[in-house]
Amino acid sequence: MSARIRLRESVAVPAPHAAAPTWNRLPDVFRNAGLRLTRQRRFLAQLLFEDGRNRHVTASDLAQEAQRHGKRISQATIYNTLHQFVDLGLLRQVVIDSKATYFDTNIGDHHHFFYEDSGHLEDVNGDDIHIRKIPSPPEDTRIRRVDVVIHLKNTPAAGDKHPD
Amino acid sequence: MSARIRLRESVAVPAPHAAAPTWNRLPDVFRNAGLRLTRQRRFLAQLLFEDGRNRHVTASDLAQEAQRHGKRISQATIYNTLHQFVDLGLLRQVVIDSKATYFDTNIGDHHHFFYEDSGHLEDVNGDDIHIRKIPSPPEDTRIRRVDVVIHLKNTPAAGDKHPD
DNA sequence: GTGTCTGCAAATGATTTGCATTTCC
DNA sequence: GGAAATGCAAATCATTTGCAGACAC
Repeated sequence: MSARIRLRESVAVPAPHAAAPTWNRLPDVFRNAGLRLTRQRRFLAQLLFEDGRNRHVTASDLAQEAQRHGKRISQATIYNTLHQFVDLGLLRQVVIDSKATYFDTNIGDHHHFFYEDSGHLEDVNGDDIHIRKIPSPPEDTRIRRVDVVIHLKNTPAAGDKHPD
Repeated sequence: MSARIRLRESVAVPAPHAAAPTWNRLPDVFRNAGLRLTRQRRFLAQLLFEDGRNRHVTASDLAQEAQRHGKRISQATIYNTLHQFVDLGLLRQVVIDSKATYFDTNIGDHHHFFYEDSGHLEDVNGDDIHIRKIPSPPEDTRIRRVDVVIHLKNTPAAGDKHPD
């Protein structure tokens, strides 16, 4: 299974995960999971986590980025690796639009702004949204997580052509 | 390339507070949008809205349902029609999993429980969730809507039923 | 060495598109 | 009649899969 972020009644999950950057825990996480630290996995992890930046990447974004760095990694491996990272709790998968699945390096408590006009995704700090009064789930189930997506639309400002 | 989007001419998006059931307003909504009330559109609308029930259907669900009623409607028409209904504000599109896009006949204020184990989707009354302190969106944008999806996982109970 | 990975290329599956034909107003 | 809608089949596109060869341990 995996370590899970658990939302309480009011979203105030401390989770100062900054204490242990993903990049540093990587070898351990892999070892513990019994996964080999292959060249490809290490390289993709480097692209994703080394700088500690919060990123939203699609599989093809990542493939292109790898190529830009001179490495060619197959689609299959890209997908395998991304999903492994998700399973290991190193990435969070975000699906908003049936056209694109994003992988988010921010695994802390947060939500998203989704710009409908551009398809762009942006983090919203979890502390900036408070959810209260979450209905109790049916018995035999437990809350895995709560996703909040705030859909934004450009305001048709004075003399503005249709956005994209 | 030419126009990326075909026939999406939604003129007047109906008021958020639909006083009358969708099924009753249908002729007006279509007329106002300048859309023809074709056999297929009327039939699909009937399947979706006539009984006033809240439903979550996929495109293929709807196609199968149509067939069960003895009508064969092409995929293209199913998709065109569903998207028109969304554009007209008669349906709400819900994307949770990259595998399935649901069309929700409930256009009121509400959110969703998503049963990860079964892929089932269930409405949660909007009143049952309170979101406070929504961060203000960037200028030039406005909040279109806020989607909240509560992901549920079956609890591996001590050998019993597994909800589906 | 050997069981895991990777890469390739073909398979999948949902959705879209081009275009000829039919239908609605 | 003529624009708009439908149906079909082929085209996309992201993602997955099967499998032979390559690599980590």
